[in-house]
Amino acid sequence: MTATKQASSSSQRQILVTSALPYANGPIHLGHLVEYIQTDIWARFQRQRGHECHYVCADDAHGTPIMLRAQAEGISPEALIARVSEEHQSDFAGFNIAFDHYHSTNSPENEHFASYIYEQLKAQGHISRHVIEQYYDPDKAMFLPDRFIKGTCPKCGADDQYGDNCEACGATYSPEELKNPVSVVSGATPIKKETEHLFFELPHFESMLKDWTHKGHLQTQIANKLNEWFDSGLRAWDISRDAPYFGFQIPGETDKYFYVWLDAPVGYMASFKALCDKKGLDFERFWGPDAEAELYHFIGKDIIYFHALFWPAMLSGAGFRTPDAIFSHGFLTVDGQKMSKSRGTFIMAKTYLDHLNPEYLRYYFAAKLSSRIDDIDLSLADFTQRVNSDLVGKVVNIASRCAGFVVKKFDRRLNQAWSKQAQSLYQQFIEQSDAIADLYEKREFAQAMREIMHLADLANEYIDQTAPWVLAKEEGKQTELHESVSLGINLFRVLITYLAPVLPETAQKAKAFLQVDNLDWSAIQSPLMGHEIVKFKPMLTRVDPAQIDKMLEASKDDAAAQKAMQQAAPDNDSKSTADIEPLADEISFDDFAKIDLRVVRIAKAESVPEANKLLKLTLDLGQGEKQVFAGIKSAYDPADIEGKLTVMVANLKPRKMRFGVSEGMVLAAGPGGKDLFILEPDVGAQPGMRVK
RNA sequence: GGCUACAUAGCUCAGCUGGUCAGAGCACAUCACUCAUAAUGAUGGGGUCGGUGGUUCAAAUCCACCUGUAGCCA
Repeated sequence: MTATKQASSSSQRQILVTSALPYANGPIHLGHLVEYIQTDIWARFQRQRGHECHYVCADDAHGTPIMLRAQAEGISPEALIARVSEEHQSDFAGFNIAFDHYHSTNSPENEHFASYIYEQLKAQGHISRHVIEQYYDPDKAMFLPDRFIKGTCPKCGADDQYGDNCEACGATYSPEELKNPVSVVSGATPIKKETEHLFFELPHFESMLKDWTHKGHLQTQIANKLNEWFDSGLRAWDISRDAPYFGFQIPGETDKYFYVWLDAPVGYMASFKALCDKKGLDFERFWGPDAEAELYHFIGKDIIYFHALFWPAMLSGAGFRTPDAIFSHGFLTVDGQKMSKSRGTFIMAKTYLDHLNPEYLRYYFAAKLSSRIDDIDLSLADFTQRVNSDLVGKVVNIASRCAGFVVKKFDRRLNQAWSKQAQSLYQQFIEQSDAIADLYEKREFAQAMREIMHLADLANEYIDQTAPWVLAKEEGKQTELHESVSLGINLFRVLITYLAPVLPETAQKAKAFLQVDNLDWSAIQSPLMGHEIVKFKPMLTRVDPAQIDKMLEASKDDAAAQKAMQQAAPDNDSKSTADIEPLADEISFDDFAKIDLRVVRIAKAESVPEANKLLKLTLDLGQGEKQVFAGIKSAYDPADIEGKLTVMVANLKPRKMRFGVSEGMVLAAGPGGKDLFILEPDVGAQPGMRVK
């Protein structure tokens, strides 16, 4: 079990929490959100309890995939990560993730800390150098990460498998074992090449880590996992990558960069440093070797290795404090299965927000999350029923069914004094305060939600038993009526206070309805007496199952669009950069006359398997044929253009290409990728006619 | 392949160190109510706790093996 430094509840704690940094090469999806919602709930809870709690995050912006993606889009990596950062932040804002600061690992702060940590480690002899042999793409002149090599699985013979493991049989291996390796980047056959890499000597930290991992900083399931790693022996960690690489240059080296995973966790510090500069906080108090503030990292179980071994070792070696705890969570499945693009269950944050209220998902995740690392399932039918029943039917309904009486019969004012019975019920509600707080603290959100819903049941039972609608019709029952509905409103206030970390928007609306300044955890100790509220307006509407269907449909469309884009991507992805090209310099008629344009019939079109963008066309000029390699693979299927008429530059000097000689060009317009359009003459044109 | 975790009513899940532990919510059925965003309340049906062995006076709870699922193997 992990323990947090729970100081006595009266003293204010200083807490820094982080969520793992999302990678800047793709959009946020529902799977990511488990973590951000979990962290955000925890952080909001701490603030609601009156503690100082900072929540920082950043985009993880370095590495080969980002470099290559930027190339594919024809933009700089900086432009790519700037755009993705905006998208990420907008998604997070949509889900009410209240970061105190959101940074980037491609920032001066991060370069500073990454270099500093490296130099500290180096000075103390924790950095070593070894020559390793790695696959290299001779066309692109770059070393290839495992994920960028594909080939035939050495175990089961499945084709088109990644360099590190086989999706068909599940085998893991090194890229060297792969048969018929091919570079994903260029299609070339990679060659083995020696290179010197820098290593972080993790084994130097073995005793420190063994000690640290067994001091309650990790969940028991994780600590067990680490034992396994200790048993098999710690190995040095490869922390350098050769140019070209998008990242930070390693000080004192040429053409060597920090591996993205070296500077990614450093991003936690960098982001917090930026927050310190913004708000005047004391960085040392949170990161210094004797820091008293608490530090927690929320992560997914897939990156435990980096956070529970490398990170504490790096920090300790460089003279910083180590985290108080690493909180790992499981993965998200949808309807019991991995998120699937074809089923539409690979749902992007933005797609969700287009159709559904973020409060629903926050509640549903809360209702499923525990302190353990088990995967959680988003069952869409369950989601609908649960949210509607718990939130709308039970909780918000309490306010709704009492408010009318308070407004109409008592001029919006709650009553002044309670009977023994009323006091006792209210007491029962606030007595749960510590227990529920404890569950939040321990990240047992699911259990907390159950406790809160149990209270909501009690509130509804009370209303049912006192039956204000009956009292309202009887003479002389004004006092009882007033108490019943006033207590109901107060019980609602307690419930929404307990739920506020989970439902920030609804809590805001509840504040307006209740006319209170805050929903601090301790405020419910004093009930609202003689207090004025306002007319009830719905704070949360029911989940409409039709919206879920629409969302799934939209997700399928997203997936299809994305797939199409990826196919088009290898060389040129145009997207919104369809700016109109400025006109070229003037030419004379003679210049134009030099170009012999001819109408041709595409006699044959074949895909060039080794090329990403080329189709091999055999063109009929009416007076013989010419062979042309055209870069239109991303936009056209060979079968679709065979037989079509088009226009070619017939007198272009033949050019030798890797796949053969190209004897001209066909004319096509468009920015590239899927947006390429070959020219077609009007009906009647014949192959061989000159275009003048 | 090695290792780790998980497998309890139709659905989503509680069940800590073995002895009212066979439960909750939702869904479903019947009844009641009509204040409320057709919300709420009462009652009820439903599971041989993945399978097979074992330890024990006693196992959903411990052990072994098997099956299925997920993940990790830097």
